Amino acid sequence: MELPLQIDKQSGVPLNVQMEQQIRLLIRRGLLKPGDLMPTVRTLAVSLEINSNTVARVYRDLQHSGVLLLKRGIGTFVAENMPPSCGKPVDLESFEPKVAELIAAARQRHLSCVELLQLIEVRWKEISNAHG
Amino acid sequence: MELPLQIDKQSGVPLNVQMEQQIRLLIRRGLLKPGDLMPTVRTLAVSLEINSNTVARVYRDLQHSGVLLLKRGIGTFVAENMPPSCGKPVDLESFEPKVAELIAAARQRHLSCVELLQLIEVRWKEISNAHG
Amino acid sequence: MELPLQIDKQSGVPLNVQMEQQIRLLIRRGLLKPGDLMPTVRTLAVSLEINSNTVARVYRDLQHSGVLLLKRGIGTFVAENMPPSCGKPVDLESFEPKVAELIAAARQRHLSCVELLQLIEVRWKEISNAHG
Amino acid sequence: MELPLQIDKQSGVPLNVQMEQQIRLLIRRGLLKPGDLMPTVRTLAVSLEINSNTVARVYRDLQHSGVLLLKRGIGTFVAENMPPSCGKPVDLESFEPKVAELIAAARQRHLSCVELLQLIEVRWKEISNAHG
DNA sequence: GTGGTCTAGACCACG
DNA sequence: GTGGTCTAGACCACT
Repeated sequence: MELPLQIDKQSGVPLNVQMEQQIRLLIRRGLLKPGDLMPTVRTLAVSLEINSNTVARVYRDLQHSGVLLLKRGIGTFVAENMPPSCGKPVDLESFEPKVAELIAAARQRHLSCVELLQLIEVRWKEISNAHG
Repeated sequence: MELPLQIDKQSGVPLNVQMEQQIRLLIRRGLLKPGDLMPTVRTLAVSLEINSNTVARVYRDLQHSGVLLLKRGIGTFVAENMPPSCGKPVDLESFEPKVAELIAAARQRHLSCVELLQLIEVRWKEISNAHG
Repeated sequence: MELPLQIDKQSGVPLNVQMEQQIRLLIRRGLLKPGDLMPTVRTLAVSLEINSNTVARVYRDLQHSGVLLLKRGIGTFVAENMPPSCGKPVDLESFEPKVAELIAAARQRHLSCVELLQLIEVRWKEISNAHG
Repeated sequence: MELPLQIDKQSGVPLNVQMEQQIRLLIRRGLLKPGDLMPTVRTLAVSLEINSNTVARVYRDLQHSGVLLLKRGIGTFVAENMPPSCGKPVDLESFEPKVAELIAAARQRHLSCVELLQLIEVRWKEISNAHG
Protein backbone atom coordinates (compact mmCIF):
# COMPACT_ATOMS: atom_id res chain seq x y z
CA MET A 1 0.00 0.00 0.00
CA GLU A 2 1.16 3.48 -0.81
CA LEU A 3 0.78 5.83 2.16
CA PRO A 4 -0.06 9.41 1.05
CA LEU A 5 2.44 11.15 3.34
CA GLN A 6 3.60 14.65 2.47
CA ILE A 7 7.04 15.13 4.00
CA ASP A 8 8.88 18.41 3.61
CA LYS A 9 12.56 18.08 4.40
CA GLN A 10 13.15 21.82 4.12
CA SER A 11 10.47 23.00 6.52
CA GLY A 12 12.56 22.76 9.66
CA VAL A 13 9.95 20.55 11.29
CA PRO A 14 11.59 17.29 12.36
CA LEU A 15 10.87 14.48 9.93
CA ASN A 16 9.67 12.10 12.63
CA VAL A 17 7.24 14.71 13.94
CA GLN A 18 5.85 15.29 10.48
CA MET A 19 5.42 11.55 9.86
CA GLU A 20 3.88 10.85 13.22
CA GLN A 21 1.35 13.66 12.96
CA GLN A 22 0.38 12.73 9.44
CA ILE A 23 -0.12 9.08 10.29
CA ARG A 24 -2.33 10.07 13.22
CA LEU A 25 -4.21 12.37 10.88
CA LEU A 26 -4.75 9.62 8.32
CA ILE A 27 -6.30 7.57 11.07
CA ARG A 28 -8.53 10.39 12.23
CA ARG A 29 -9.60 11.01 8.66
CA GLY A 30 -10.49 7.35 8.37
CA LEU A 31 -8.02 6.74 5.55
CA LEU A 32 -6.22 4.29 7.84
CA LYS A 33 -8.53 2.01 9.78
CA PRO A 34 -7.93 -0.20 12.81
CA GLY A 35 -6.42 -3.48 11.70
CA ASP A 36 -4.93 -2.07 8.50
CA LEU A 37 -1.46 -3.31 7.62
CA MET A 38 1.16 -0.57 7.52
CA PRO A 39 3.94 -0.57 4.93
CA THR A 40 7.24 -2.00 6.13
CA VAL A 41 9.81 0.32 7.60
CA ARG A 42 12.16 -0.20 4.66
CA THR A 43 9.46 0.27 2.04
CA LEU A 44 8.33 3.50 3.57
CA ALA A 45 11.89 4.71 4.05
CA VAL A 46 12.71 4.10 0.40
CA SER A 47 9.54 5.67 -0.96
CA LEU A 48 9.98 8.80 1.17
CA GLU A 49 13.75 8.89 0.71
CA ILE A 50 14.27 8.96 4.44
CA ASN A 51 16.67 6.94 6.54
CA SER A 52 15.01 3.79 7.81
CA ASN A 53 16.18 4.55 11.34
CA THR A 54 13.92 7.57 11.32
CA VAL A 55 10.93 5.59 10.08
CA ALA A 56 11.59 2.86 12.61
CA ARG A 57 11.62 5.45 15.34
CA VAL A 58 8.24 6.76 14.26
CA TYR A 59 6.75 3.25 14.28
CA ARG A 60 8.29 2.57 17.67
CA ASP A 61 6.96 5.82 19.14
CA LEU A 62 3.51 5.19 17.71
CA GLN A 63 3.50 1.67 19.10
CA HIS A 64 4.50 3.09 22.45
CA SER A 65 1.51 5.43 22.19
CA GLY A 66 -0.79 2.54 21.40
CA VAL A 67 -1.54 3.74 17.88
CA LEU A 68 0.31 0.99 16.06
CA LEU A 69 0.80 -2.68 16.86
CA LEU A 70 3.99 -4.52 15.89
CA LYS A 71 3.73 -8.24 15.31
CA ARG A 72 7.22 -9.62 14.94
CA GLY A 73 7.74 -11.47 11.71
CA ILE A 74 4.36 -10.43 10.41
CA GLY A 75 4.15 -6.69 10.14
CA THR A 76 2.89 -3.45 11.67
CA PHE A 77 -0.83 -2.81 12.05
CA VAL A 78 -3.05 0.05 13.02
CA ALA A 79 -4.18 -0.78 16.56
CA GLU A 80 -7.69 -2.14 17.03
CA ASN A 81 -8.27 -0.46 20.36
CA MET A 82 -7.20 3.11 19.79
CA PRO A 83 -6.31 4.95 23.00
CA PRO A 84 -8.76 7.77 23.80
CA SER A 85 -6.00 10.36 23.58
CA CYS A 86 -6.03 9.94 19.82
CA GLY A 87 -9.56 11.19 19.57
CA LYS A 88 -12.20 9.32 17.69
CA PRO A 89 -12.11 9.24 13.94
CA VAL A 90 -13.92 12.34 12.83
CA ASP A 91 -16.58 12.57 10.22
CA LEU A 92 -14.81 14.90 7.90
CA GLU A 93 -17.20 14.47 5.01
CA SER A 94 -18.89 17.74 5.80
CA PHE A 95 -15.62 19.40 6.73
CA GLU A 96 -13.15 18.66 3.99
CA PRO A 97 -15.13 20.59 1.37
CA LYS A 98 -14.80 23.68 3.53
CA VAL A 99 -11.06 23.10 3.63
CA ALA A 100 -10.87 22.73 -0.12
CA GLU A 101 -12.90 25.88 -0.50
CA LEU A 102 -10.57 27.89 1.71
CA ILE A 103 -7.55 26.53 -0.10
CA ALA A 104 -9.05 27.60 -3.39
CA ALA A 105 -9.70 31.08 -2.04
CA ALA A 106 -6.14 31.27 -0.75
CA ARG A 107 -4.63 30.19 -4.06
CA GLN A 108 -6.78 32.72 -5.84
CA ARG A 109 -5.11 35.42 -3.72
CA HIS A 110 -1.67 34.01 -4.48
CA LEU A 111 -1.06 32.97 -0.91
CA SER A 112 1.51 30.24 -0.43
CA CYS A 113 0.81 27.15 1.60
CA VAL A 114 3.11 28.27 4.38
CA GLU A 115 1.44 31.65 4.50
CA LEU A 116 -2.01 30.13 4.76
CA LEU A 117 -0.85 27.85 7.54
CA GLN A 118 0.76 30.72 9.40
CA LEU A 119 -2.35 32.79 8.99
CA ILE A 120 -4.57 30.05 10.39
CA GLU A 121 -2.20 29.30 13.23
CA VAL A 122 -1.98 32.92 14.26
CA ARG A 123 -5.74 33.46 13.98
CA TRP A 124 -6.39 30.25 15.93
CA LYS A 125 -4.24 31.45 18.79
CA GLU A 126 -5.79 34.90 18.69
CA ILE A 127 -9.24 33.33 18.90
CA SER A 128 -8.16 30.98 21.69
CA ASN A 129 -6.82 33.87 23.71
CA ALA A 130 -10.01 35.82 23.14
CA HIS A 131 -12.17 32.91 24.34
CA GLY A 132 -9.95 32.59 27.40
CA MET B 1 5.11 49.12 18.95
CA GLU B 2 4.22 45.71 20.20
CA LEU B 3 4.73 43.05 17.54
CA PRO B 4 1.96 40.39 17.67
CA LEU B 5 4.19 37.36 17.23
CA GLN B 6 2.94 33.98 18.36
CA ILE B 7 5.96 31.84 19.18
CA ASP B 8 5.50 28.26 20.32
CA LYS B 9 8.63 26.89 21.94
CA GLN B 10 7.16 23.40 22.19
CA SER B 11 6.22 22.93 18.56
CA GLY B 12 9.56 21.57 17.43
CA VAL B 13 9.72 24.22 14.72
CA PRO B 14 12.91 26.24 15.22
CA LEU B 15 12.21 29.56 16.87
CA ASN B 16 14.01 31.53 14.18
CA VAL B 17 11.91 29.87 11.48
CA GLN B 18 8.71 30.71 13.32
CA MET B 19 9.75 34.30 13.81
CA GLU B 20 10.93 34.76 10.26
CA GLN B 21 7.75 33.39 8.74
CA GLN B 22 5.53 35.42 11.02
CA ILE B 23 7.36 38.64 10.33
CA ARG B 24 7.05 37.98 6.61
CA LEU B 25 3.36 37.31 7.17
CA LEU B 26 2.86 40.54 9.10
CA ILE B 27 4.32 42.37 6.15
CA ARG B 28 2.08 40.56 3.67
CA ARG B 29 -0.93 41.30 5.85
CA GLY B 30 0.01 44.95 5.82
CA LEU B 31 0.49 45.10 9.58
CA LEU B 32 4.12 45.98 8.98
CA LYS B 33 4.75 48.51 6.23
CA PRO B 34 7.92 49.47 4.35
CA GLY B 35 9.90 51.97 6.34
CA ASP B 36 8.44 50.89 9.68
CA LEU B 37 10.86 50.74 12.58
CA MET B 38 11.14 47.25 14.02
CA PRO B 39 11.54 46.71 17.76
CA THR B 40 15.16 46.44 18.84
CA VAL B 41 16.79 43.05 18.98
CA ARG B 42 16.99 43.12 22.76
CA THR B 43 13.44 44.42 23.27
CA LEU B 44 11.96 41.69 21.11
CA ALA B 45 14.12 39.08 22.77
CA VAL B 46 12.89 40.10 26.20
CA SER B 47 9.22 40.34 25.24
CA LEU B 48 9.26 36.92 23.57
CA GLU B 49 11.52 35.42 26.23
CA ILE B 50 13.96 34.33 23.56
CA ASN B 51 17.71 34.75 23.47
CA SER B 52 18.78 37.93 21.72
CA ASN B 53 21.18 35.98 19.54
CA THR B 54 18.24 34.16 18.03
CA VAL B 55 16.39 37.39 17.32
CA ALA B 56 19.52 38.94 15.87
CA ARG B 57 19.90 35.98 13.57
CA VAL B 58 16.33 36.38 12.34
CA TYR B 59 16.88 40.06 11.65
CA ARG B 60 20.15 39.26 9.94
CA ASP B 61 18.64 36.55 7.75
CA LEU B 62 15.73 38.81 6.83
CA GLN B 63 18.14 41.57 5.92
CA HIS B 64 20.05 39.12 3.76
CA SER B 65 16.75 38.34 2.02
CA GLY B 66 16.11 42.02 1.47
CA VAL B 67 13.10 42.13 3.81
CA LEU B 68 14.67 44.18 6.58
CA LEU B 69 17.27 46.91 6.65
CA LEU B 70 19.66 47.00 9.61
CA LYS B 71 21.40 50.23 10.49
CA ARG B 72 24.06 49.88 13.15
CA GLY B 73 23.62 52.24 16.00
CA ILE B 74 20.23 53.33 14.68
CA GLY B 75 17.80 50.45 14.42
CA THR B 76 16.11 47.96 12.13
CA PHE B 77 13.58 48.92 9.48
CA VAL B 78 11.22 47.18 7.10
CA ALA B 79 12.84 47.49 3.68
CA GLU B 80 11.41 50.04 1.29
CA ASN B 81 12.04 48.03 -1.85
CA MET B 82 10.75 44.60 -1.03
CA PRO B 83 12.17 41.84 -3.25
CA PRO B 84 9.57 40.30 -5.56
CA SER B 85 9.96 36.91 -3.88
CA CYS B 86 8.11 38.28 -0.86
CA GLY B 87 4.97 38.85 -2.86
CA LYS B 88 2.95 41.99 -2.66
CA PRO B 89 0.92 42.82 0.43
CA VAL B 90 -2.40 41.07 0.06
CA ASP B 91 -5.84 42.43 0.71
CA LEU B 92 -6.99 39.98 3.33
CA GLU B 93 -10.14 41.81 4.37
CA SER B 94 -12.32 39.51 2.33
CA PHE B 95 -10.25 36.49 3.24
CA GLU B 96 -9.78 36.51 6.99
CA PRO B 97 -13.51 35.96 7.68
CA LYS B 98 -13.34 32.73 5.72
CA VAL B 99 -10.40 31.68 7.88
CA ALA B 100 -12.28 32.46 11.07
CA GLU B 101 -15.25 30.51 9.75
CA LEU B 102 -13.15 27.44 9.05
CA ILE B 103 -11.50 27.63 12.44
CA ALA B 104 -14.91 27.76 14.08
CA ALA B 105 -16.04 24.69 12.13
CA ALA B 106 -12.86 22.87 13.12
CA ARG B 107 -13.25 23.63 16.80
CA GLN B 108 -16.86 22.49 16.62
CA ARG B 109 -15.57 19.10 15.45
CA HIS B 110 -13.01 19.00 18.25
CA LEU B 111 -10.09 19.24 15.88
CA SER B 112 -6.88 20.59 17.39
CA CYS B 113 -4.94 23.40 15.80
CA VAL B 114 -2.18 21.05 14.73
CA GLU B 115 -4.67 18.68 13.16
CA LEU B 116 -6.31 21.44 11.20
CA LEU B 117 -2.94 22.65 9.97
CA GLN B 118 -1.92 19.14 8.99
CA LEU B 119 -5.19 18.64 7.21
CA ILE B 120 -4.82 21.83 5.20
CA GLU B 121 -1.18 21.16 4.40
CA VAL B 122 -1.91 17.68 3.14
CA ARG B 123 -4.95 18.75 1.14
CA TRP B 124 -2.97 21.65 -0.32
CA LYS B 125 -0.28 19.34 -1.59
CA GLU B 126 -2.82 16.85 -2.89
CA ILE B 127 -4.50 19.64 -4.82
CA SER B 128 -1.18 20.96 -6.09
CA ASN B 129 -0.19 17.55 -7.35
CA ALA B 130 -3.56 17.13 -9.02
CA HIS B 131 -3.23 20.47 -10.79
CA GLY B 132 0.30 19.53 -11.88
CA MET C 1 41.87 16.92 3.52
CA GLU C 2 43.55 19.89 5.04
CA LEU C 3 42.02 23.16 3.89
CA PRO C 4 44.70 25.86 3.40
CA LEU C 5 42.83 28.71 5.06
CA GLN C 6 44.75 31.69 6.35
CA ILE C 7 42.73 33.24 9.16
CA ASP C 8 44.01 36.32 10.92
CA LYS C 9 42.24 36.90 14.22
CA GLN C 10 43.93 40.26 14.72
CA SER C 11 42.96 41.86 11.43
CA GLY C 12 39.63 43.23 12.60
CA VAL C 13 37.90 41.49 9.70
CA PRO C 14 35.22 39.16 11.12
CA LEU C 15 36.37 35.56 11.10
CA ASN C 16 33.31 34.37 9.23
CA VAL C 17 33.91 36.91 6.48
CA GLN C 18 37.53 35.83 6.13
CA MET C 19 36.57 32.18 5.98
CA GLU C 20 33.75 32.71 3.54
CA GLN C 21 35.85 34.74 1.13
CA GLN C 22 38.73 32.30 1.26
CA ILE C 23 36.53 29.29 0.66
CA ARG C 24 35.00 31.04 -2.33
CA LEU C 25 38.52 31.82 -3.52
CA LEU C 26 39.64 28.20 -3.16
CA ILE C 27 36.75 27.23 -5.38
CA ARG C 28 37.60 29.85 -7.97
CA ARG C 29 41.22 28.76 -7.92
CA GLY C 30 40.08 25.22 -8.56
CA LEU C 31 41.54 23.90 -5.31
CA LEU C 32 38.03 22.95 -4.24
CA LYS C 33 35.90 21.34 -6.90
CA PRO C 34 32.15 20.75 -7.14
CA GLY C 35 31.21 17.62 -5.26
CA ASP C 36 34.23 17.74 -2.96
CA LEU C 37 33.61 16.83 0.65
CA MET C 38 34.40 19.68 3.00
CA PRO C 39 36.00 19.08 6.38
CA THR C 40 33.45 18.71 9.17
CA VAL C 41 32.40 21.76 11.12
CA ARG C 42 34.12 20.54 14.24
CA THR C 43 37.31 19.45 12.49
CA LEU C 44 37.72 22.80 10.81
CA ALA C 45 36.90 24.61 14.05
CA VAL C 46 39.61 22.74 15.89
CA SER C 47 42.25 23.09 13.18
CA LEU C 48 41.67 26.84 12.89
CA GLU C 49 41.18 27.27 16.63
CA ILE C 50 37.83 28.90 15.99
CA ASN C 51 34.52 28.24 17.69
CA SER C 52 32.47 25.65 15.85
CA ASN C 53 29.46 27.95 15.87
CA THR C 54 31.40 30.38 13.72
CA VAL C 55 32.38 27.68 11.25
CA ALA C 56 28.82 26.37 11.16
CA ARG C 57 27.58 29.84 10.38
CA VAL C 58 30.01 30.13 7.49
CA TYR C 59 28.88 26.78 6.09
CA ARG C 60 25.27 27.77 6.58
CA ASP C 61 25.70 31.13 4.86
CA LEU C 62 27.55 29.51 1.98
CA GLN C 63 24.79 26.96 1.62
CA HIS C 64 22.28 29.78 1.56
CA SER C 65 24.30 31.31 -1.27
CA GLY C 66 24.29 28.04 -3.16
CA VAL C 67 28.03 27.48 -2.79
CA LEU C 68 27.89 24.56 -0.37
CA LEU C 69 25.45 21.73 0.18
CA LEU C 70 24.85 20.58 3.76
CA LYS C 71 23.53 17.09 4.39
CA ARG C 72 22.58 16.42 7.98
CA GLY C 73 24.23 13.37 9.37
CA ILE C 74 26.40 13.00 6.28
CA GLY C 75 28.59 16.00 5.69
CA THR C 76 29.12 19.20 3.74
CA PHE C 77 29.87 19.28 0.03
CA VAL C 78 30.88 21.83 -2.56
CA ALA C 79 27.74 22.43 -4.62
CA GLU C 80 27.56 20.83 -8.04
CA ASN C 81 25.63 23.65 -9.67
CA MET C 82 27.44 26.75 -8.62
CA PRO C 83 25.35 29.93 -8.90
CA PRO C 84 26.55 32.28 -11.64
CA SER C 85 27.34 35.00 -9.09
CA CYS C 86 30.31 32.93 -7.95
CA GLY C 87 31.97 33.19 -11.30
CA LYS C 88 33.56 30.28 -13.08
CA PRO C 89 36.76 28.72 -11.81
CA VAL C 90 39.63 30.68 -13.27
CA ASP C 91 42.80 29.41 -14.82
CA LEU C 92 45.33 31.03 -12.57
CA GLU C 93 48.39 29.18 -13.78
CA SER C 94 49.52 32.12 -15.86
CA PHE C 95 48.44 34.60 -13.22
CA GLU C 96 49.85 33.43 -9.94
CA PRO C 97 53.47 33.96 -11.03
CA LYS C 98 52.69 37.62 -11.63
CA VAL C 99 51.29 37.81 -8.13
CA ALA C 100 54.39 36.22 -6.65
CA GLU C 101 56.53 38.64 -8.62
CA LEU C 102 54.66 41.66 -7.31
CA ILE C 103 54.86 40.35 -3.77
CA ALA C 104 58.61 39.96 -4.13
CA ALA C 105 58.93 43.52 -5.41
CA ALA C 106 56.83 44.78 -2.52
CA ARG C 107 58.88 42.97 0.09
CA GLN C 108 62.05 44.31 -1.50
CA ARG C 109 60.71 47.84 -0.87
CA HIS C 110 59.85 46.94 2.73
CA LEU C 111 56.14 47.26 2.16
CA SER C 112 53.96 45.34 4.59
CA CYS C 113 51.22 43.03 3.44
CA VAL C 114 48.52 45.43 4.59
CA GLU C 115 50.15 48.30 2.76
CA LEU C 116 50.35 46.35 -0.46
CA LEU C 117 46.72 45.36 -0.16
CA GLN C 118 45.67 48.93 0.53
CA LEU C 119 47.72 50.14 -2.38
CA ILE C 120 46.11 47.68 -4.75
CA GLU C 121 42.62 48.35 -3.45
CA VAL C 122 42.97 52.08 -3.85
CA ARG C 123 44.53 51.81 -7.27
CA TRP C 124 41.81 49.36 -8.35
CA LYS C 125 39.10 51.79 -7.41
CA GLU C 126 40.91 54.69 -9.01
CA ILE C 127 41.17 52.71 -12.23
CA SER C 128 37.55 51.62 -12.01
CA ASN C 129 36.40 55.19 -11.59
CA ALA C 130 38.58 56.28 -14.48
CA HIS C 131 37.11 53.62 -16.78
CA GLY C 132 33.63 54.65 -15.71
CA MET D 1 41.54 69.49 -0.14
CA GLU D 2 39.73 66.41 -1.17
CA LEU D 3 41.25 63.29 0.39
CA PRO D 4 41.07 60.28 -1.99
CA LEU D 5 39.89 57.77 0.61
CA GLN D 6 38.10 54.63 -0.53
CA ILE D 7 35.87 53.48 2.30
CA ASP D 8 33.75 50.36 1.96
CA LYS D 9 31.01 50.20 4.56
CA GLN D 10 29.99 46.70 3.54
CA SER D 11 33.38 45.02 3.78
CA GLY D 12 33.13 44.17 7.46
CA VAL D 13 36.42 45.94 8.11
CA PRO D 14 35.87 48.61 10.77
CA LEU D 15 35.59 52.04 9.25
CA ASN D 16 38.19 53.56 11.53
CA VAL D 17 40.68 50.83 10.59
CA GLN D 18 40.09 51.44 6.90
CA MET D 19 40.53 55.17 7.29
CA GLU D 20 43.59 54.96 9.46
CA GLN D 21 45.36 52.54 7.13
CA GLN D 22 44.54 54.57 4.06
CA ILE D 23 45.74 57.81 5.59
CA ARG D 24 48.97 56.12 6.57
CA LEU D 25 49.25 54.80 3.03
CA LEU D 26 48.69 58.22 1.50
CA ILE D 27 51.59 59.44 3.58
CA ARG D 28 53.84 56.58 2.54
CA ARG D 29 52.93 57.16 -1.08
CA GLY D 30 53.88 60.79 -0.68
CA LEU D 31 50.40 62.04 -1.52
CA LEU D 32 50.22 63.52 1.94
CA LYS D 33 53.41 65.25 3.05
CA PRO D 34 54.63 66.38 6.45
CA GLY D 35 53.08 69.73 7.31
CA ASP D 36 50.06 69.25 5.02
CA LEU D 37 46.76 70.45 6.40
CA MET D 38 44.18 67.69 6.83
CA PRO D 39 40.49 68.31 6.12
CA THR D 40 38.39 69.07 9.19
CA VAL D 41 36.71 66.24 10.99
CA ARG D 42 33.27 67.46 9.91
CA THR D 43 34.25 68.00 6.30
CA LEU D 44 35.68 64.54 6.02
CA ALA D 45 32.72 63.01 7.84
CA VAL D 46 30.27 64.64 5.45
CA SER D 47 32.18 63.77 2.30
CA LEU D 48 32.55 60.13 3.33
CA GLU D 49 29.04 59.93 4.84
CA ILE D 50 30.45 58.69 8.11
CA ASN D 51 29.64 59.81 11.62
CA SER D 52 32.00 62.55 12.73
CA ASN D 53 32.68 60.66 15.97
CA THR D 54 34.33 57.95 13.92
CA VAL D 55 36.47 60.42 12.00
CA ALA D 56 37.42 62.20 15.20
CA ARG D 57 38.49 58.90 16.68
CA VAL D 58 40.76 58.23 13.69
CA TYR D 59 42.38 61.66 13.99
CA ARG D 60 42.79 61.17 17.73
CA ASP D 61 44.37 57.72 17.30
CA LEU D 62 46.69 58.99 14.57
CA GLN D 63 47.73 61.91 16.75
CA HIS D 64 48.39 59.50 19.55
CA SER D 65 50.61 57.53 17.15
CA GLY D 66 52.48 60.67 16.20
CA VAL D 67 51.28 60.64 12.61
CA LEU D 68 49.04 63.69 12.87
CA LEU D 69 49.36 66.87 14.85
CA LEU D 70 46.28 68.67 16.20
CA LYS D 71 46.54 72.41 16.73
CA ARG D 72 43.47 73.60 18.56
CA GLY D 73 41.58 76.29 16.75
CA ILE D 74 43.81 75.94 13.69
CA GLY D 75 43.51 72.49 12.25
CA THR D 76 45.05 69.06 11.91
CA PHE D 77 48.36 68.58 10.17
CA VAL D 78 50.52 65.74 9.01
CA ALA D 79 53.30 65.52 11.56
CA GLU D 80 56.68 66.91 10.60
CA ASN D 81 58.70 64.34 12.49
CA MET D 82 57.17 61.06 11.52
CA PRO D 83 57.85 58.28 14.03
CA PRO D 84 60.07 55.54 12.60
CA SER D 85 57.31 52.94 13.03
CA CYS D 86 55.50 54.48 10.08
CA GLY D 87 58.32 53.65 7.74
CA LYS D 88 59.82 56.20 5.45
CA PRO D 89 57.93 57.44 2.47
CA VAL D 90 58.66 54.95 -0.23
CA ASP D 91 59.65 55.66 -3.76
CA LEU D 92 56.75 54.07 -5.46
CA GLU D 93 57.46 55.46 -8.89
CA SER D 94 59.03 52.21 -10.00
CA PHE D 95 56.47 50.15 -8.12
CA GLU D 96 53.07 51.53 -8.97
CA PRO D 97 53.33 50.58 -12.64
CA LYS D 98 53.79 46.96 -11.57
CA VAL D 99 50.64 47.27 -9.50
CA ALA D 100 48.70 48.73 -12.39
CA GLU D 101 49.98 45.95 -14.59
CA LEU D 102 48.81 43.25 -12.20
CA ILE D 103 45.43 44.89 -11.82
CA ALA D 104 45.04 44.94 -15.57
CA ALA D 105 45.91 41.26 -15.77
CA ALA D 106 43.42 40.50 -13.01
CA ARG D 107 40.61 42.41 -14.68
CA GLN D 108 41.39 40.64 -17.92
CA ARG D 109 40.72 37.36 -16.11
CA HIS D 110 37.49 38.72 -14.65
CA LEU D 111 38.78 38.63 -11.11
CA SER D 112 37.03 40.96 -8.69
CA CYS D 113 38.95 43.35 -6.49
CA VAL D 114 38.16 41.32 -3.38
CA GLU D 115 39.35 38.15 -5.06
CA LEU D 116 42.62 39.71 -6.11
CA LEU D 117 43.20 41.02 -2.60
CA GLN D 118 42.42 37.64 -1.09
CA LEU D 119 44.72 35.96 -3.56
CA ILE D 120 47.58 38.27 -2.74
CA GLU D 121 47.00 38.03 0.99
CA VAL D 122 46.96 34.25 0.92
CA ARG D 123 50.02 34.04 -1.31
CA TRP D 124 51.85 36.56 0.88
CA LYS D 125 51.25 34.44 3.94
CA GLU D 126 52.20 31.26 2.11
CA ILE D 127 55.46 32.88 1.05
CA SER D 128 56.11 34.24 4.55
CA ASN D 129 55.62 30.82 6.04
CA ALA D 130 57.93 29.27 3.44
CA HIS D 131 60.68 31.79 4.19
CA GLY D 132 60.27 31.11 7.89
C1' DG E 1 21.78 52.02 23.29
C1' DT E 2 21.94 50.30 18.35
C1' DG E 3 23.28 45.91 15.69
C1' DG E 4 27.29 42.40 15.22
C1' DT E 5 30.77 39.03 16.30
C1' DC E 6 32.56 35.44 18.99
C1' DT E 7 32.89 31.92 22.58
C1' DA E 8 31.44 27.94 25.39
C1' DG E 9 28.60 24.46 26.00
C1' DA E 10 24.10 21.87 26.08
C1' DC E 11 20.80 19.43 23.47
C1' DC E 12 18.43 17.80 19.14
C1' DA E 13 17.64 15.46 14.53
C1' DC E 14 19.63 12.55 11.33
C1' DG E 15 22.48 8.52 9.24
C1' DG F 1 29.50 10.62 13.87
C1' DT F 2 27.07 14.53 10.89
C1' DG F 3 24.92 19.47 10.88
C1' DG F 4 21.52 22.57 13.61
C1' DT F 5 19.33 25.17 17.21
C1' DC F 6 19.45 27.63 21.37
C1' DT F 7 21.25 29.87 25.49
C1' DA F 8 24.26 32.94 28.23
C1' DG F 9 27.30 36.26 28.29
C1' DA F 10 31.42 39.05 26.83
C1' DC F 11 33.17 42.43 23.77
C1' DC F 12 33.15 45.50 19.61
C1' DA F 13 31.70 49.17 16.10
C1' DC F 14 28.72 52.76 15.37
C1' DT F 15 25.25 56.80 16.29
